[in-house]
Amino acid sequence: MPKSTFYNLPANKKDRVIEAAIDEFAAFTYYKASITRIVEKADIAKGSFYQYFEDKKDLYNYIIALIAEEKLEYLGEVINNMDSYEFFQLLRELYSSGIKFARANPKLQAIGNKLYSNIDSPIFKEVIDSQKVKSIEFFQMLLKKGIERGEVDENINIELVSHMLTILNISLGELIYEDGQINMDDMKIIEGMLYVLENGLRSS
Amino acid sequence: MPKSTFYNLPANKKDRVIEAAIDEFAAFTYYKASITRIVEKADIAKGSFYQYFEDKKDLYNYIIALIAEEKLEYLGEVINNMDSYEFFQLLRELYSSGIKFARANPKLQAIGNKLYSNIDSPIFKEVIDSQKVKSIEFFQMLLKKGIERGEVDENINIELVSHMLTILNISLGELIYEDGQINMDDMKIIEGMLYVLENGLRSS
Amino acid sequence: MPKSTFYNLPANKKDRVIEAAIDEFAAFTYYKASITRIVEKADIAKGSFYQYFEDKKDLYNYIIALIAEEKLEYLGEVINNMDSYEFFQLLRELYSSGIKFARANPKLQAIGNKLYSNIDSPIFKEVIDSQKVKSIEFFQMLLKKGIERGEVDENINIELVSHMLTILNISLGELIYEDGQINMDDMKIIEGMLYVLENGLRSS
Amino acid sequence: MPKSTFYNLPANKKDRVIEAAIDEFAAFTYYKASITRIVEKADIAKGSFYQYFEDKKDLYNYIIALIAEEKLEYLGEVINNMDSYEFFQLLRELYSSGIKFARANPKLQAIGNKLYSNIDSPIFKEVIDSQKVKSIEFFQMLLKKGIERGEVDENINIELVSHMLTILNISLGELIYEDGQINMDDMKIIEGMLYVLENGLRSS
DNA sequence: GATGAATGAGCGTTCATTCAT
DNA sequence: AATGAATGAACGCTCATTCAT
Repeated sequence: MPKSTFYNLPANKKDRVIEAAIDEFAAFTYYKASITRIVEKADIAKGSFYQYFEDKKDLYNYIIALIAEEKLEYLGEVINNMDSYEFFQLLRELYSSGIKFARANPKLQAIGNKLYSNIDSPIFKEVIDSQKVKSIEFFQMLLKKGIERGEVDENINIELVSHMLTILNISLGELIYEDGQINMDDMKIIEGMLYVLENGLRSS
Repeated sequence: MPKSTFYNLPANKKDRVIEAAIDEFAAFTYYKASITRIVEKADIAKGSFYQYFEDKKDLYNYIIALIAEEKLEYLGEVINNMDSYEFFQLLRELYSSGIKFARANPKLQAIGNKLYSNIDSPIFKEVIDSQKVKSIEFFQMLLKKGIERGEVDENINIELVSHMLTILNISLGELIYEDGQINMDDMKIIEGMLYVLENGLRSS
Repeated sequence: MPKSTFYNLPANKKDRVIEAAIDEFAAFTYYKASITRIVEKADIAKGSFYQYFEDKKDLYNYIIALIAEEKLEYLGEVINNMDSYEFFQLLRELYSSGIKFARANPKLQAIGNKLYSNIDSPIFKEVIDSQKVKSIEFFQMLLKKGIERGEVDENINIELVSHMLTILNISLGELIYEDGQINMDDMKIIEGMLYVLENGLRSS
Repeated sequence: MPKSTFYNLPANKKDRVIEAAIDEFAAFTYYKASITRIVEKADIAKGSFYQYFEDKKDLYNYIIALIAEEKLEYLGEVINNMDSYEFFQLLRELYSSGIKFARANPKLQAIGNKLYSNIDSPIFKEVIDSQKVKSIEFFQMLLKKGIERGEVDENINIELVSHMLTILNISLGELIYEDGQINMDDMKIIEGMLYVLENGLRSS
C-alpha cells in the first residue's frame, strides 16, 4: 500500500506518478519495468518515490488495484441491475463491458494482459489468483441463479463452467488487444461467443 | 541451436544441464532466469555453458523445442489417427492428452505457462504467436471437417470458435497446474468442458 | 558527454576519477583499460561510475577532450598571434609548445601516443582522423601563407609537406616521451629539426 | 619463438596457420585479435595451437618477424648495393621499396601500422623499439657516409635526422595505406618528400 | 602429436534501494 | 518532505589457456 505521503501529494504530482507508472507497466513486464524511468517521466526525485511507495511491488499492486477499480466502473451498472437481466443477456453485457473497457483503456488492458507474466513470485500469484477467484465465484453465483430460474442447464459442472467463462472473458481482452489477433467488430465477437455458450449452457 | 559440443556431451552432464535449465525456466520467466544459477545447479563452468549454447536465448529456445517435442509425443497418436475420430471424440482426446502431459511434466507445463510472459521482446512474440496461430489453424481445420461431416453446427463463427477452443485448451494446462486452482479429477474436468462444448457446437 | 552528476561532484572526488582514468588510459589502450581498476583507484562504487558517465567510451572521449583542451592552452598563445610570426619561427614555436606540453604532462602525452591504437573501431577512427586532418589543414594554411609571403619555397608539394610537418610534430611527442628514445635537450631537438626543415623549405 | 612442433608441421598446415594469423592481426590489434578465430580459420584444434606456440604473444612475435623478413627482401637488393648509390638516390630507393612492399602486401602493412597499438606491455615496447632502433642506426650510418662523401650537410644533427628519416619512412606506409589519406601516385609522394629532404640535407 | 571440452577470472553494465543532506 | 548521489550485488558474456584423452 502506498504510504500516506503519496495520498497527501498535490493532485498534479500524484497524477504524474500514476500516469508514468501506467505507461511503464503497459510497456514492460514487472521485472523489466524501471523505477528510474518512472521517476524520470513523472519528474520526481528517486528518493521521493521511496517516500511514497514501499518498493516497486507496492507501486505495481497499487496500479493493479486502480485498474480493477476502473474496470468495476464499467461493469458496475450491469452488476447493480443484475437481477433484471436474463442470464445470457447478462453474460452478453458483461463481456461487452469488458471489451468496451479494453477499447477505452488500451494501456490498462495492456497491463492486465501482462499480469500473468509476473506469476514468478508467490506474492504476485496471490494477488492475481485472488482476482481470478473473485471472477470465478461471481460466475458461479450467476450460474446458480440461472439454474434456479430455469435458464441454465442444470446438468453442467458449475465449478468448471465458471472457470471457462472467466477464461473466455479474460481472453476477450487479449483477443482485441493487438494487431492480427482477430479481425472482427466487437459485436460479432460477442455474438459468436454467446452463440456457442448459449447453445452449450441453456436449459433445454 | 545448441552447438555440436552440447550434443557430444556425456548423457549425464547433458541431462544435468537440461534439468537445471528446466528447473530455472520453470521457476522464473526468461528475463529473471539466471545463467549463473543454471551453471551452478548443473555444476559446470560458466565458460562451458557458452561452449554449449550461443547465449541465453539459445538455451531457452532449445528447452521450448524440447517441450514441444515432448508434448507432440502425447498428442502424436491422436493426431495421426485424426480421421478415425468423430469431432467431439477427437476434442476429448486432444484435451485429455494435454492434461496427461501437464500431469506427467509439471515443470514443462510451468514453463509453457510462462511463455506469455516473454511477449515483451519482439523475438519471443513471434515464436509464441506462431505457436498459438498453429493451434488456431488446427482447430479451424477440424471445425471445417466437422461441419462437412455434419457433426458441427454450421452456424458457428469458425474463426472465433477456433480461438475459444485454443484458449480453453491452454487454460486446461494452467487449470490443473497448481494447488487450489481446481479440485477435480481429470476426467471430470474434461467431461464438464466437453458437455458444454458439445451442446454448444453440435449440429442439431 | 559526462552526465551532469559528474560535473556536480565535489572537486576532490571528480579529480580522483579523472586522475584514475588518466592513469588507466596512459597505461592501457582503450580496450584493455578496465573500468573496474578505474573505480578501485578512484575509490568510488562501480554503480557511481555509471551515474557519472554513459559508458566507457563516454569517459574516454571526455579524457581525450581534456587533453585537447590542455594542449590548446599550450598552443593558444602562439596560434592567437599567428600572423606576427615568420613561418619558420611559428613552426619553431608550435613544435616547442608541443614538447613543453609533453614534458609537463607525460601521462596525457602517453594517452595521445596510444590514440592510434584504437583505429580498429570506426567510431574512434573518425575522432582520430579528424584530429589529424585538422592538423594537416592547419599546416596547409600556414604553408600557403608562407609561400605568399615569399618565406616558403613555392615548388614544394603543399599537400605532402603538410603531412610531413604533422607527422614530425606528432613524432616529437613520442620522441621525448620515454626512456632511451632520444637523449637530447629539447632545444637541440627543435633546432636540429628546424635546421633541416628550414633548409628544405625556405625559398631561395 | 614457435616450438619445434610448428616447424615440423606439413607445409600446408603451417601455411594455413600463418595465413590465418596474418588475416587476424591485419584486422584486429593484438588484444582484440582472437586465438579462437585464428584456429577456426586455420582449421586446427585449439590445443594444437598451444603445441605450436607458447602463447598469443609468441605467435604475434613470429608474425612480426616474418614481416620484417619479407620487408628486408624488398630492401635487400638496395642495401646490398648500398655503396653504388649516391645518398639521396639511396634514400629514394629505400622509400620506394617501402611503398612497393606496402602496395604488394597490404595485410602485412596493416599489421605494421597497428604495431604502435600494442605498446602497452613492456615486452612489446622492446620488440618494436628494437625495430625502430635498427632503422635509426641504419640511417645514422648512411648519414655519416653521406657526410664523409660530401653529399650531406655536415651541420645536421645526425642522431635527430636519422629519427626524422625513420619516422617519415614509417609514415609512408601509413600514408598510402587507406582511403582518403592522400591521393597521389607513389612517385609524386616520394619526389615531394625527397625534394624537401634533399634541399634540407644536401651539403651546399 | 592432436584434440576440443573445461576452466574461471575478468569484462562492461544495470538497477532497486539506501542514505546523507 | 525532497533530493539525487551512492551503493554493490548481480547480470550475461568473452577468452586465453589448460588438461584429459
